[in-house]
Amino acid sequence: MEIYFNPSVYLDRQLRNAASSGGLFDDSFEPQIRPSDPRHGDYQANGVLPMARKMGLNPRDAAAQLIDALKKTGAFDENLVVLSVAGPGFINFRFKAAFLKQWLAQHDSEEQLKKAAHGLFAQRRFIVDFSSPNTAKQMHVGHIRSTVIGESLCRLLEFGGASVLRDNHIGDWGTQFGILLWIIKRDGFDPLASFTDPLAKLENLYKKGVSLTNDEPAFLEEARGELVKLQKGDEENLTLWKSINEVSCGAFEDIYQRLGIRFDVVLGESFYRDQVERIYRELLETGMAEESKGALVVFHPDHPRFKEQPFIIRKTDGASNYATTDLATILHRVEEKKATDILYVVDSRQSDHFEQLFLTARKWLPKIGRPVPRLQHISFGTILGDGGKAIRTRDGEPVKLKDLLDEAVERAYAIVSEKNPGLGEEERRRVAAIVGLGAVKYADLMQNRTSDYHFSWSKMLSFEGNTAPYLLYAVARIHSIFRKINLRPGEGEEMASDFQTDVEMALARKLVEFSSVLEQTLSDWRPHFLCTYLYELAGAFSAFYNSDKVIGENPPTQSRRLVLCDRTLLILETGLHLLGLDTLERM
RNA sequence: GUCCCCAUAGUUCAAUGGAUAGAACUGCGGUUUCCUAAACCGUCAAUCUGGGUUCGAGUCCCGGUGGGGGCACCA
Repeated sequence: MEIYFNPSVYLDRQLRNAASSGGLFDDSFEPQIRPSDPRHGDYQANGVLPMARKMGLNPRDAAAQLIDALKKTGAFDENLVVLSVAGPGFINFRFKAAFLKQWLAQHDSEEQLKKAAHGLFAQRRFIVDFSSPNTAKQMHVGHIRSTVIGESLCRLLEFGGASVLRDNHIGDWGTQFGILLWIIKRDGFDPLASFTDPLAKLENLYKKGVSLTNDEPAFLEEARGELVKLQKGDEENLTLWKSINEVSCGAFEDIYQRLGIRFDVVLGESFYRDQVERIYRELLETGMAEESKGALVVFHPDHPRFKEQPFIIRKTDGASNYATTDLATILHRVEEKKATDILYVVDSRQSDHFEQLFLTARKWLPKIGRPVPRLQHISFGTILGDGGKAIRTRDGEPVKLKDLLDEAVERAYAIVSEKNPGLGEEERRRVAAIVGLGAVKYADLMQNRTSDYHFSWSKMLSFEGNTAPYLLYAVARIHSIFRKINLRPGEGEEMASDFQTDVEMALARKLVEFSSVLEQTLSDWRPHFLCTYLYELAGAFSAFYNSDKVIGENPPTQSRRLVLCDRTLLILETGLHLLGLDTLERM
């Protein structure tokens, strides 16, 4: 029998085959293969129950017959897998030690795993739209989730064989530039002059501008004038605007570099500003857009809510808005980038906007003879601080992302210094950066993205529970084992016997589960499935490490335990890298 | 007003319609001449409420209560 990367694919195929060749069920049979609670087996088939019900058969009898049919096909080697009927009519599949050993032999490197996973998204070209800060403002906590989740999804997609384009759709063309240009000119500020933190200075200047224009209508008029001049292509304002964006992107880049993120494309809203006329024209020509209350809008008569709630693509004052640029962006991604899939990693509060955007695009693109990509809003909840309210500083300002990352690293440094004073200063700094930044990323990813979550320094930096430090520690311990016996991971496996102890078996089973988890994570774009799994894997390893000695056992035993150490290391590191975390050899 | 999301142990979170609802923290009780105790093991403890669908519901449907968010020109 063949050993598949994802055994459920094989099980599904064999069950369908046996059901039809045995004349038991027709083509409507869905095996419903699921990973099992380890108490029952490795996988289970749930599909016999509804099928038996439908055909008026006793479910347990039907399951037993299906198992007989399966055995007749010769698809299952009894030395590798045990089949049984259980409960009301489930079929359980339990892998024996020889199966686990063989699976682990076949999947012994990151390249192997990636190759095995490659079919998930082969031939698809994804554009992932994430992070998307506004220029002239510093990045703040509100950007963490999009940035961290977006990067992880990109890595997961690439692992699954997709072609991925990371696109940072920055907000570089908003109405904020009126006030900003006005106050800059008034105060004689040069964004490109050297300051320690020019973006922070710009932001303060903007706040001053807002406050002044709020108090004095004449100032507001002047600011509006600056915006109009910018939009009409005024030389001086354009130059200033460009330098503001340059400074902003430089500051963003610092943060992305710390987080290990690199974008393929940074095209802000300004890039699409000369394409809005085409959008107006085409939506009018195709009969989708209409004038309403002075604005150009799209209604969706077929939709209960959006038949009356307009999608505004041109404001009363004639200006475009983000609906317009988002439509232009889709067009560009389809025409120029040949996207088959576009993911928007954006706050759930914008779900109405995306629903309207997608509805509009799905009608409009076919009318102009363009393919319609799969469009998905990968939404996420809010990060909550004390009192269950969105996290803020004491003065009610959003927490700066830079400050947050600095604090994470500082806190990690203090902990590392305390726990492992033997490490040199330089190494402690390096460890602190990986642990601190990893903790912030992991705390975000381990939550179901659609729910809000409570931000807690002590929890994310704890070594207890589902945290980055716990996982990184497990990785470091495994490296330590190999250092101790002067072998590199992957070496010393030649003498391996079959797994025997309960903890060995449990760990080996957990390792094989990786393939199912990867698929589950990608099926709904939810990295927390992978996090939960990695945490369970690290737990299974710790239990094994605690009860079964690796070094110094007889050669076949040490050898097979080294296999478990190496594959645990491999999957923990692969998994953490897919989440966007760096790993350590010692900490 | 209307629409969307949420409600699971004292707390923070899990659970693609499937078997006895899993963890972590907290509490209580253990484990170290031994590969990093930054660890491991045990134990107490939960599906907001009322109906319905289903062989099977934390999960799906309808009503209620409580919380968060969106809803005409900011993104």
